[in-house]
Amino acid sequence: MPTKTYYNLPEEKRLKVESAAIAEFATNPLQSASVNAIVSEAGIAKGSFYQYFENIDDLYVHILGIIYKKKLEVINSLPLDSANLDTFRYLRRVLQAAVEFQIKYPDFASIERFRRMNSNHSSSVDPETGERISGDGRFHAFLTQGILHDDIATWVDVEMAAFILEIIEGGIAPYLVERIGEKAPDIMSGTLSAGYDRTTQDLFDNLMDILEAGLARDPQIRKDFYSK
Amino acid sequence: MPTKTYYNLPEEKRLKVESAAIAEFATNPLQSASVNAIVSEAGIAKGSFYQYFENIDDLYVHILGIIYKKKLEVINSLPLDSANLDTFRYLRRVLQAAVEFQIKYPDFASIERFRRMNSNHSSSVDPETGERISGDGRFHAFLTQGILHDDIATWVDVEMAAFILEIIEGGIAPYLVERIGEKAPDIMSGTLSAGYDRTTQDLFDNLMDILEAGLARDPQIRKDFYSK
DNA sequence: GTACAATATGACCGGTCAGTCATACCACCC
DNA sequence: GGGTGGTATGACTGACCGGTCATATTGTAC
Repeated sequence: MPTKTYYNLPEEKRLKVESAAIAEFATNPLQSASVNAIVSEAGIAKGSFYQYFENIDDLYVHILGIIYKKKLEVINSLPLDSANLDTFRYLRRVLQAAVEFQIKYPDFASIERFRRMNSNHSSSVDPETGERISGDGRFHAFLTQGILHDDIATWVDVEMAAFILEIIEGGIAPYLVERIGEKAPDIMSGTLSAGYDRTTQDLFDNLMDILEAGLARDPQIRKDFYSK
Repeated sequence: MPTKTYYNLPEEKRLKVESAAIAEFATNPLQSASVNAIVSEAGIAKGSFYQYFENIDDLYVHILGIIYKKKLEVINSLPLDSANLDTFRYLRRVLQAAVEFQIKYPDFASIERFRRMNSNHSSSVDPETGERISGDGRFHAFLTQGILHDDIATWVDVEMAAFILEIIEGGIAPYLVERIGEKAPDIMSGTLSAGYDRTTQDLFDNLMDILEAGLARDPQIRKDFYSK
């Protein structure tokens, strides 16, 4: 963790260091990120850096903490239409948060992407339950709840489906943002935060239709199912 | 491309260089791969390296070519049940090839994974048609054909669905192999190549059921749809 | 043998890297 | 003035990097 000296710094200086670090980590994986680049970008001496942080890893986890806070902010800023979201509304919300995060903080999203690639284990086994969990287990819990609530088909292999949702969540945001950027550049500019325009909503609807059709216990009859 | 000198080398020496390179590229992204590590692992002098290759990128694309050949081999080694596979059988085949490749050549799979992360564009726009294509466009063509054949629902956003299949293909293999390794270690050992055991087939069935339900025009009634 | 071309070699060069440390600076108190 | 503790600095070290090149070795033809 950063030293007491670092927290004694005037905020302006701290922010300069942090934004230099963010720029570096967003363009280089931790492995090839450079302390020299950060200090020169931040306008501080190299010796100062080592008075603030033990090493570059120390700074890295500090930045990860900042990212985590911002991510919670984004999730909580999304409109919550009802206290108890049904299963697929919840999923939509999660994916929407990922897109929102990508738009608002592309550097943070990039850092997270680098982090995902470096953590090479695709899944791990929970020592208590013996269950195989992907990522942080959010989707695993989501699917288990969904089955209990009769929203998710019982035959779905929860562990695998959780993994699939995990990688979709990780990969879909930059893609959707790229497409949104084409059709609705006004959204990208910043002010229009939570509410997406029609084009964007259509894209989201399509994604959710695919996911819901794939996972739901009682998928709605398809739009063109009998209307061919 | 490698020099004439390189191709004049005795095969044994060439293989030693290549396997050293493969080991290096499988554990480091190109950006941080080390010529020194390769030459010391291969037991050749640094000067020799630069008589064989222009630089490390040159060697890298040479290795990519080897990987590409092996991949075609794997795909063609899969049993082809019928000349004209229907849409979802074809998809299953593609995913199965990815798993097979991961088992047989994990280093190659790792190199490809590094390559995917480095190519940061999630999709590109075809200058001729104006269509947005993900990856090499295989899935895009697959989905388009599927719609023509009445196998894929017409409402599916082809570009987005292609992207999703792309990232599933890229991510699912290590995960499935991890799970296969638990239940059926005999498959991993090598000899049992194309035919998977029951556990593995069940996993695959589940994956295909999810994908088919999500994308198909006329998904089969779910196993538990009316039998609750 | 000699001559010539192909190949092999590792010391060396300029550069970047993370991390250190003696020194300097500065604010505050006496 | 002097003393003290916190902070800032950048030259320096040793290691590694990609790439070069003069020299040595080997193969081949005569």
